[in-house]
Amino acid sequence: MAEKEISQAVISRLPRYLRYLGELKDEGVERISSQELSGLMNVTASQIRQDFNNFGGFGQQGYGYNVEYLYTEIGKILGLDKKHHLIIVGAGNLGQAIANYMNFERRGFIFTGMFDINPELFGKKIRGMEVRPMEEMADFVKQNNVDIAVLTIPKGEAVLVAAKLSDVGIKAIWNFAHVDLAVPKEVQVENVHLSDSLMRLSYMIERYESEVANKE
Amino acid sequence: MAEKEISQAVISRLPRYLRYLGELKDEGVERISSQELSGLMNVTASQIRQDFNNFGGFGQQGYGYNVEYLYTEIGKILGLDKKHHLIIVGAGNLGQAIANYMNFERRGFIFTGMFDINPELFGKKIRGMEVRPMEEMADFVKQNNVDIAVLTIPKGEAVLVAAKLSDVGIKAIWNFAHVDLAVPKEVQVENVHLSDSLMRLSYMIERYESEVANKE
DNA sequence: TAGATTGTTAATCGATTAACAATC
DNA sequence: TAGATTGTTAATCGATTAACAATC
Repeated sequence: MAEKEISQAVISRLPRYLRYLGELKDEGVERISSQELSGLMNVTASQIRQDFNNFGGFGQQGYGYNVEYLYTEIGKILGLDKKHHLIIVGAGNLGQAIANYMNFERRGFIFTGMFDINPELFGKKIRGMEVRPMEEMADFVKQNNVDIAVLTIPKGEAVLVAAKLSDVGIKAIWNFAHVDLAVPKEVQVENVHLSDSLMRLSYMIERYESEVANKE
Repeated sequence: MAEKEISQAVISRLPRYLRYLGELKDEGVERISSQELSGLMNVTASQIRQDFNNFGGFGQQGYGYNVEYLYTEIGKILGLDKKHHLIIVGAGNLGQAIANYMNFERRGFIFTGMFDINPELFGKKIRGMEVRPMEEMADFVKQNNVDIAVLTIPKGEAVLVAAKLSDVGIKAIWNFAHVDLAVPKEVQVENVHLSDSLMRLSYMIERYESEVANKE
């Protein structure tokens, strides 16, 4: 089947739809129209219908969308019905926080291992998972069919580690290092550049204040 | 001066420009053309020139852009030349990691206080800053001219805390809670929804694998 | 002056919104 | 059947890319 390419903009909205639908589901809501969801989420009903129709019809004329069904289908689109083995590379503050904070199992991600270069951390248990030496990472990925590596290490190391992970067949890298990774196209990369995000916030403050100043 | 509205797309690219320019600056590069930067960053030269020209001419025909000057100007646009007082609300794993991991001072953000509801954490020092009881937050914000609050608390509390922060005049919220905050328009919000990001990664894996499967 | 490269206008492309026929 | 609401086409809007005149 010749799939039409789904735009990045649409994909970025899917997790938010999922969140709202999950809440509606928990509240026991059975069906919802694009109009109602529009009011709730502050996006146009038209966009909602266009977005969902990228993946085929999930709704029914005159009725709307079944919340439970829509929730399940969007989950499938996002691959949340699949199990993914995941390791965290870098057991510092951020790595530990991610391990403890993310509800990996809830979304089908199986926390499988944790690695660091610092010998003081070896054997330490983070969320029940002992920290292993970095040298063991490559073999571990191969032997345990690890799909995803979370990179919570400094940017210098990140480039090298990403290359090594690519070599041993990692499928995807969730990159918290402040650097653009160059990996083969078969390795998917999602960046979380926290400082970029904070700068955007700083910009918003700046802009708002200059707007107010100009109005006077 | 009637400022033209700058698009969100442009703003989102500024921190990345800043990062590359910072690196060039550190390497001692004095000038760069849109063409060279294009090769480095993997965006079109045309887009680079359009982006910069939103803010007036930073370059010079026949020469290109002065790296140091451009770096400084983009920093100013992002408001990084201003000092911002910042508190972290929620001293759990994520809050502590953010406190330790982010180089706040480097970008003009002054880490001023940390709050939690858990009495066991009161007085504990995180990056030299003692954790204070949540009840003190509102007065603290007022007395210390706090500009930014980082929300690293569960989503139920986040909504209430955001409302309280808005009441006492916070300028901006860096929101790590998995919920959309409803705050007055004078309060800027930047969301970091980590689980959304991980879902996008999951989607990319899914899509790549189905592409490969379809090719066979 | 000649060459290089910006600033800026025009063309293209893509995403969002509006409208409405199809249909439950 | 009548009313509601989707699925989908068309219109609009905005962002990106191409082209080139201006100018250092």
